[in-house]
Amino acid sequence: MGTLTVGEVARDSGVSGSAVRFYERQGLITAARTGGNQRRFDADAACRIRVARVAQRVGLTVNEIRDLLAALPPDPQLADWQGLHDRLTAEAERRIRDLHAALDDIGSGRRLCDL
Amino acid sequence: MGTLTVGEVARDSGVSGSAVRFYERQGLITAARTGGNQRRFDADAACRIRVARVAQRVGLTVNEIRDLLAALPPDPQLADWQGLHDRLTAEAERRIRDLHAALDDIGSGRRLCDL
DNA sequence: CTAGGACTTGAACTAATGGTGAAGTCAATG
DNA sequence: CATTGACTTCACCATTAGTTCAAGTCCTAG
Repeated sequence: MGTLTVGEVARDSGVSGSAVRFYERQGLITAARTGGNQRRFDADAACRIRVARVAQRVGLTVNEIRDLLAALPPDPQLADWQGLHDRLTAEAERRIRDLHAALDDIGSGRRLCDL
Repeated sequence: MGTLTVGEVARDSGVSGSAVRFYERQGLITAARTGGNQRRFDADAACRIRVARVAQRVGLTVNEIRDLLAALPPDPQLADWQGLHDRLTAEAERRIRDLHAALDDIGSGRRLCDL
């Protein structure tokens, strides 16, 4: 139904109010509006934001996180969160593989430079 | 002594001429000047740029790469390049550890969110 | 010696990233 | 009904890594 204000979601998720509004603009979270045009969020908003913060640590941009969270239906079930978890894990592992590939290039037979 | 022009270094390193000038401005490479004020680079310039590109893949910013390359003396020996290699490797591994830590947080007992 | 391609500078511009701040409006309480 | 804190929008900020432009200079091959 949407009962939480920007400030409450900010507190619950640990980000600033301006960040909450930013995330809504970017489509990471959605809000209903009061008669006076104020945002009202569902309980899962803070939750989505916490996921978004983890995703940022993994290296995803806000745009990529929007796409990731788009897979999450309204009123998500455990399996939905699990799916997100799996995607994030896969992404982190992909990035780890990329770094290993860079390491391989660095350490491969040919030197960084042949002086 | 410095015999290579911007264009030659660009060709040898695989970046654009404007990027070569940018890297010099940022202190990743240094250049001598002709009487007519044109840049002349040593043979290791392209080499440093190739190192810089690998460092970018590892996730270093140009500023960080400047600091990294600052450790490289003029006319570097094999051991100097080896030192760079080690530092880059350490940095990549640090980033891999950070990703693993994020993975641990994702997968740890507490769910992404407790719905 | 001259033509023209490669070079010079500095500033403006691009494009993405992740927000913040100012000025003004709303809403709940005493 | 007035205060005060939370809310609104939109413009703006700072960083990152360059690119582009104009107007002019250099240098090398013929």
